[in-house]
Amino acid sequence: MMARTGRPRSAEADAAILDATREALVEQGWGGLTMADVAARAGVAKTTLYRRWANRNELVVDALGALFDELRMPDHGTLAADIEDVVLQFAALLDRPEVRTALMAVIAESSHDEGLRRRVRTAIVDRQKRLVVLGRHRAQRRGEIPPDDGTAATRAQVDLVFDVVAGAVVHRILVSGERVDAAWAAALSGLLREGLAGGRGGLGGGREGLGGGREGLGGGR
Amino acid sequence: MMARTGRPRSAEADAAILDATREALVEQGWGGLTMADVAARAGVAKTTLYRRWANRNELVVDALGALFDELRMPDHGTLAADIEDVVLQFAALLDRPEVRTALMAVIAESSHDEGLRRRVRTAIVDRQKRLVVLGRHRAQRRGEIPPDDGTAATRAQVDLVFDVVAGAVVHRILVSGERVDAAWAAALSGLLREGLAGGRGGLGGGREGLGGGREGLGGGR
Amino acid sequence: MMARTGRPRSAEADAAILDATREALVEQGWGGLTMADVAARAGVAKTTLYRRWANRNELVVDALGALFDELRMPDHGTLAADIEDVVLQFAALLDRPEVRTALMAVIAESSHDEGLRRRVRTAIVDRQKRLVVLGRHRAQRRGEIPPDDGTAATRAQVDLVFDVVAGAVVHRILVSGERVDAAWAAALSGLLREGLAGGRGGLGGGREGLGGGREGLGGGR
Amino acid sequence: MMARTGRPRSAEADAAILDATREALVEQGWGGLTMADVAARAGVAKTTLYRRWANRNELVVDALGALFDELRMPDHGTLAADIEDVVLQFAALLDRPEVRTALMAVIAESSHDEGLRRRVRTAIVDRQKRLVVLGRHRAQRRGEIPPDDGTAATRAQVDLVFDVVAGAVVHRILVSGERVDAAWAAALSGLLREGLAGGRGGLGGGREGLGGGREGLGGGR
DNA sequence: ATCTAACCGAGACGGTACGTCGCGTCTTCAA
DNA sequence: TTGAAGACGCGACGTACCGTCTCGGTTAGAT
Repeated sequence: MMARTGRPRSAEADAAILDATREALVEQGWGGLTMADVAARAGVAKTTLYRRWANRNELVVDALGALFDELRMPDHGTLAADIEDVVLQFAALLDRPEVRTALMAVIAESSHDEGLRRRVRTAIVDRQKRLVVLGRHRAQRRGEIPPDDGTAATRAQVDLVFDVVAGAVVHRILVSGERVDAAWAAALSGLLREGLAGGRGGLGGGREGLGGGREGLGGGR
Repeated sequence: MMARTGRPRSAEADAAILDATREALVEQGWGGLTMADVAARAGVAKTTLYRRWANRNELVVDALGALFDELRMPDHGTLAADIEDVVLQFAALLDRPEVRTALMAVIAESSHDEGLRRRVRTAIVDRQKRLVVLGRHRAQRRGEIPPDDGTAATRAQVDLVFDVVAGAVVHRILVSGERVDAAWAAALSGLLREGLAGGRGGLGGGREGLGGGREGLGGGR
Repeated sequence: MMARTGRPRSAEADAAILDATREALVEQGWGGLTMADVAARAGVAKTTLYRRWANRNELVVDALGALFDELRMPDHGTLAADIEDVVLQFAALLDRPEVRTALMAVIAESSHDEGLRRRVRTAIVDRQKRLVVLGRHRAQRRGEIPPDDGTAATRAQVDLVFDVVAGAVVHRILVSGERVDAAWAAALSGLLREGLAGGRGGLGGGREGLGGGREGLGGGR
Repeated sequence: MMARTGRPRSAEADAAILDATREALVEQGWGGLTMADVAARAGVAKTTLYRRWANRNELVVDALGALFDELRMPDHGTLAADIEDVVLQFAALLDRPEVRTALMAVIAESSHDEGLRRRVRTAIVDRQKRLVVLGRHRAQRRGEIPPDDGTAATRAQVDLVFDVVAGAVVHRILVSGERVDAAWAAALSGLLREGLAGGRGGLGGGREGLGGGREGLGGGR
């Protein structure tokens, strides 16, 4: 459909640029990130960057998005273990210096830029959310939580869980500035499962999960 | 301790500058915020800004901090109502355009700047955290939750609740880009109270609170 | 020797900047000369100025130097007429407002800046001095003054004449603040020719004073 | 005539400020001279400077003027010796770093500031010119040069000599950047005496060359 | 002896220009 | 057509001095 004439774009350049972007973020931070520096690190001209990304915000979103692509939803057999695993994965991601410094920055920038907001959503947010959805389905199949009833309440609960999990981890690491360890993950997981189960009424008592969570919490640090 | 000589700094200038900063944030956004523009709006020379703040990050932290100072912990008589009130207050704050555009930005910047991180903590984080501490004490006096036992677990729980509440609200508004209404606040409040009470066992049985919350959620939009 | 890559510098910009500099000097004077104003007049960005000149001193030296390039040594057939012509040319140059306001200023600045001093020398001083050398050669060919004997005294005399001519014109216009007209030029020319011819001996009359002077001069350094 | 009440100004402050100005000129040069630095060196507040001088130009003129006050016209018995003495005195003055850096600068500034021009004239120029007038009177009394005949030509000649002597010394030191030693002073003195004596006739042999020059001068508009 | 007006230091203030930096675009030449 | 190189217009940065303006406190002549 397009004219395929002329010299094709270098695929190596794309990868080198994204790598260079993350490398520069680690060393210089978001505020110190410059297109010229990224180009120099990638051994590429500034022109080449601008042929692929309109500005540094979009470049950084893509550079970060590639990292979020690595998140996986493993099946440990219990909802508790699955949640804790994802929380720790997410925390490990947020602990990387390039993510710490740039994630909130692009989100801030996106509040004034609708195009950027969409790019953030597809490259970052949706990649996290699918884990929540997947974990939920598995727990439903295992009978740990009731199946979707198709109501708005169901969708709302997915959103709430997502905001609670992602928000809590982000806030603890980036705002409170503290580490996420297994104990904290267990505590959050416990709070979530209790909170969700509690509202169901008679979903099967089982408080042992939270007990474990609180033990972990109590033993923390 | 200080030399009391020379012309004293103008207190009016301080207020005018902070007002101008918020005004400029609303109109121009974080990315468009300029020291020169702030100075012009405040009717003040640029140098006067730099005598008080080392850079725009610190200025913006103080300008935002003043808003977080307005948060109040009202006593509605029940933990549920108190939490929901605070969540809605916090959400209203995050809905202000100057906060939406700037809060995540300064947090991002603070990840590479220890001085800024401290300033964020004292001007913003601690001002929110005191609400959690205060609400907890009230609930304890009312017997809704057990008193502190002085263990690390207690402090850890305060931190967890803080990260969950603040993180969830921030994430919903700034990342998910959705509104926080009474129904969502009730759902979050319910999830929290169940999650916390659950592990305690017999903290007062009744789950009706969350029921109301879920009804609200279900009926939402 | 040089990399020939990249976009070449605009030659039009160079000319526009030098023109704008002179124009701004006329209107604003040396003290009111602003890099930003020059850039605006030249229709050029401030950075373009700084890519070519390190500071306004060097820029002004080049802008003035171009004017000194216009000085010409005409051949009127007699030394007297040649001197008077050059004196009047030089006076006309110093009467231009951009030269009046800026020449002494850059010379003053050059006393603390060796690089600037060199630039002043090549762009301004040497361009005047060649007129003295050329006029001297012509007068020698015409037999009006004796030929060079290759001694240091010869070179010293060139320097002396240069300092007397240039110094007197500069001083009259810039310090005394008076005009240089044909009469004054003739008087200076006469004083010079008498003064130089007198010392040559054989012209009649007491030479002891100058004799001592020339001996001293010859023995100088 | 004026109210003499209140605390009188400190005379020590005046001297300290002028000393500090010269000291700062030596160390920082004209371009690096700041009022705050002068005040600090003098142990005085900036306010105190501005109570006495309107701006740094006027301050510097006064600081330099005090040095020119030290010029003396000694009586060596011959015009030649008197001229050489004054030339060397003047050269020694121009060799002082504070004078080298500041004299041309204030003259340049004065080209756009009539008040400053007057101050330069009274504080600096006239103090040099009186030496020329005095030396001329002495030479006339000694019979070395004819007495004034009250014509414009006489005044013109004084001006010419002044411009030649002062201009040549200034130009050699500040523009050519070379030293003035006894040999050079003698050469300039010789050139001057020959040039002046030549045209008078009878002062020692035929001066037909200057005749043309003086006709030009006398006949000038 | 005490007014009291002018002085003084300190330093904040409104300005203006500085020289630098990064942006995103453009122009040139080579592959 | 892509790419490296680098000049370009633009606009904000943070700094440095300017000359003015409060401040509290001092000082010496007039009362």
